[in-house]
Amino acid sequence: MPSRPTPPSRGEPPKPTTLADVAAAAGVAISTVSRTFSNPGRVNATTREHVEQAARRLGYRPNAAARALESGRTSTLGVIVSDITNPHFFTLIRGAQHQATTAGYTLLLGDAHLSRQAEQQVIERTLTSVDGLVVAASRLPTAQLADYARVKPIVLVNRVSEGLSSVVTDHTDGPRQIVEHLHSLGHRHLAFLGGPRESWSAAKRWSAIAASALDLGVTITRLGPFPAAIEGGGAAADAALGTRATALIAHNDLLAIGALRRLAERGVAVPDDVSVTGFDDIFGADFCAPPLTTLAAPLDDAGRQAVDLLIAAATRRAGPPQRLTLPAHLQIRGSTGPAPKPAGHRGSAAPAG
Amino acid sequence: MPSRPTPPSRGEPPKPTTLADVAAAAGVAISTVSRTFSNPGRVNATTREHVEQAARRLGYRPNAAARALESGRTSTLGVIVSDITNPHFFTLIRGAQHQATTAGYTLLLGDAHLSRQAEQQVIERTLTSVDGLVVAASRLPTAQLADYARVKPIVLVNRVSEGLSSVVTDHTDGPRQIVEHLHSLGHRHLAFLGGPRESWSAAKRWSAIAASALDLGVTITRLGPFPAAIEGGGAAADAALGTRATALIAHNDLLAIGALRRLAERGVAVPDDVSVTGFDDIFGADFCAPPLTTLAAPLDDAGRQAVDLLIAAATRRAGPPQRLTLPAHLQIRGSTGPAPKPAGHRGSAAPAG
DNA sequence: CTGAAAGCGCTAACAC
DNA sequence: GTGTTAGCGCTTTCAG
Repeated sequence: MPSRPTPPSRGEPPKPTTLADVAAAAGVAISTVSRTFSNPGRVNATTREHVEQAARRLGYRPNAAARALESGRTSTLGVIVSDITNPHFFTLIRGAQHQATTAGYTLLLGDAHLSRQAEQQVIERTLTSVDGLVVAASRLPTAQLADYARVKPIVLVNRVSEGLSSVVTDHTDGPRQIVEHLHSLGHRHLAFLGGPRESWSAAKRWSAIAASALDLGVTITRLGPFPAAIEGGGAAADAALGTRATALIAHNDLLAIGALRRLAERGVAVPDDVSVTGFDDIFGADFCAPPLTTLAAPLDDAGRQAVDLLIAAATRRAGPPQRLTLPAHLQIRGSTGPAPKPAGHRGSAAPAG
Repeated sequence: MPSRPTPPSRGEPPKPTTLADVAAAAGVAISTVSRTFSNPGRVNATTREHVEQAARRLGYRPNAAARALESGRTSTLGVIVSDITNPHFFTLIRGAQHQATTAGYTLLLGDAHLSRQAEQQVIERTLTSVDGLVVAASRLPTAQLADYARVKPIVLVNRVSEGLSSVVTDHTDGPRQIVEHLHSLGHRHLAFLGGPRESWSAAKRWSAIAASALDLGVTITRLGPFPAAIEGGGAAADAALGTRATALIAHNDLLAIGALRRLAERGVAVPDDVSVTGFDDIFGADFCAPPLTTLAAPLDDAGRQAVDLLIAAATRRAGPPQRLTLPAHLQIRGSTGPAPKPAGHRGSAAPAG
């Protein structure tokens, strides 16, 4: 019988049971009932038993707002993602959700809609309802983030900012691995399909890739910025076909998958004519056609760690900001292969040879 | 200068500005400040201006808990999904999130981890923190859901239950379309890859499909239940290959995609040897190999509608429960094709009526 | 070990 | 229009 919450008083307009009701029913003081729940050790076993029974009978459910008002703690954590449409963040949310639940917290979800202004709004709105905020891929200026962090603990994901805690997936070694992989396959001309201009990780990815390319002596063309969505991949692919590139490094998997699709439409074979790589290893990257070679980032881990950091910050007296970097690894699949022979069979798609 | 929230008192331990602080600074009563924010019409324009300025200067941010305690409304809506891992729910969440934001609500996210007990827990936990709950694919008994609905408005998604509002994607006509599609392609032996036992939609899908199969005179074998995840699809495909079925109807896209993958591993050509269909049209269904024929359900719409219903219920005095059915449509892609010619003598695939 | 009472920050009557 | 005041349900000293 797991469900016996309905009070005997069966009025249709629901008037929730309060601590006072339980106290009256059990014939004890309000404070005793309160203690029974928040500090069971401080109350006589028999009394507690009695109180608990009354509470159960009346279907008592503690009022979260009242508790939060008094204690200042909401047992709620916020997660703000820059684009809830992106499966990439879905993984993060899942990790955060799991860890939060485990630690007895509830998750509030916010979406910044890829807009700085929307991000600001949603943070403002949620800031007082939570004990802390995970902000993923923030596009807000450093100073503003710092301001918010003075109000409630904040942990950034895939963005680092002066004085704030952050969890990022590796953005130097990882990108390098992509370039090395391509280089070892014989590719000498690369194209980078760039992500959004305000994106911190987009900038980091590009600079790491550009540096690696320079080191290895391969040329690379930066294209874009493109919207980091499947639709963006089409334009990106078209743009890339206008270059000499034999391999496309997309800013993320969405873009890469979009590019894959567009290339197929145009009859360009992957990886025979062109190789394609992505970032993140999102859901679907392993079953698209061909499966995508991508820098797999442990985003669920990032979510978990961010929540851990956040809880630590919200619980203990604010320690120094932490910066975590999570390792990424290159997941090699079918979308990358040896570079095509230079003079050979690139089909009709290559304008300049 | 969008960021000037830090109070002049620059103590490291952040002590939030209250209504009283603003009132003192502006030289007015607390209630005037309160009205300035919650009922601007009731206050003199000059005064309001003055108050707003003071509030801005002090970085005032209304305390959500206090507001909720007094008013009884939290401006927060909860969404409980049965499995946050499933991209299908992600779409729902997105729709709900969008609509909630638009209406000035914040979203709380809960995950039931595919477990009845976990679902109960998360609902219990969130019930008092929200103005209402969207519960997707609930596995809880009807009576229990009804109990919860007495506490706060509840809208079910893809589950209907006596006396509760619900939004479901079509589960009779839609499944029938799948069977008809397959039948018209000449398939006469089908296999159904069943979803979880407690799932309401799993049951509905099966019964609609079984009925259609009967009507059309095609045989169908029910297999499973399988976990509604990609991993489940492997076992499901193997099981299906042990039958005479030339077409596989998976309970959902995850299962279907898993089956696709397993079939490829085993060298079974899709759709030449076997056709495969799914449900939902999740992210990835259009770029897997081959692209999946699936019954596309407007889950983001469902999320939006559910939130609308919820807000209506939470706002106006509880009207009668509403039941919405959203139309689904068959998205035909590459995973279905003509039935293979039988080895035996069963003649042509012409529909015999 | 238990009870009484003071608020947490805010809203909503109700006065002025 | 604006100020005063009484709680919302709970936690938490402080007495007993």
